[in-house]
Amino acid sequence: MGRSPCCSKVGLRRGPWSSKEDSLLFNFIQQNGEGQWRSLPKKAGLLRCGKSCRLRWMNYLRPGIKRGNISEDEEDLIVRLHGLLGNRWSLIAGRLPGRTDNEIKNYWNTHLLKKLKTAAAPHKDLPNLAPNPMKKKKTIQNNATPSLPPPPKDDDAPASPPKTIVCVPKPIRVSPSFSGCSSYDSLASGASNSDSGCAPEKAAEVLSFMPVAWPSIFELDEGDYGVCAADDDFLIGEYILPVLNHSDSISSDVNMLEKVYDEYLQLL
DNA sequence: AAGTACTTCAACCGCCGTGTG
DNA sequence: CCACACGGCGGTTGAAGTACT
Repeated sequence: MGRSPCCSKVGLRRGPWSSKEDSLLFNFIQQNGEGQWRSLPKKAGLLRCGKSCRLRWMNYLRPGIKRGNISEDEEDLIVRLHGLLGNRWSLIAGRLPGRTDNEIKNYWNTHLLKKLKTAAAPHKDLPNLAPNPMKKKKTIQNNATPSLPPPPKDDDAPASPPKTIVCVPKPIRVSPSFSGCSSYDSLASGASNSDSGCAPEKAAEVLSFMPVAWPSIFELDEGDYGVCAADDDFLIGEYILPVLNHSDSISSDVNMLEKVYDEYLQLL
């Protein structure tokens, strides 16, 4: 409809960002806010695709991004949430303030997958390591190099079904415009007596609807995280959802992680 | 010291749901 | 109602760094 086509990529820079580019992007967003990614590069004076700008901001430049040193508690939560949600990295990242979906995805693929495989070596009932069914199997690109496809993971596993029951969420796309229920409680209760297979879907919707911690967090003064009733909890309607505190004392509140996980289990 | 293998992670790719004209 | 752009997501890649021989 008269709109310009998506990034033509002609004359656009690719690869690692320079500090100058970072500075341009950061300053522009500081002044104008996020959004309008398509037109942002031009306005900011960047020779980058809008998608590339968004990615750089989300995964690197955004204030409050924590880098490296994923604590044992965070790791534990990632593993458990992955068991519930599968490869829904954005949802998982939403419960770990300061962590990006890309970082969690990388951490899972490089550290946790290896660790879990090692731990489960004698018995192959790994947690949900299956690919996300939401994604269609990627077709071979016409211009793809004839290299071998990625090595199949666990293809040598016996055909017998694993003993561990893994809850794989039904593949859906969720959006912030969700408004089917007026309260979190109603969602949860609705899920509790729903048909089998429905609950994870509800949970995914609920999770996506829950406030992602950092946008709110960083508007506050340092040390004061959360908007809420209790210091460490987010208030959603009548429901209080605990989230990880962004302070250095994360490890001091292990019980909070248990609470987070328990809440999700109740949803399912 | 040099070469090779392995690991990590930032960035890219392509698909999908939603909003809009 | 349709077609398209936009924003967002998960999967994958490959350069850079590190460990090993």
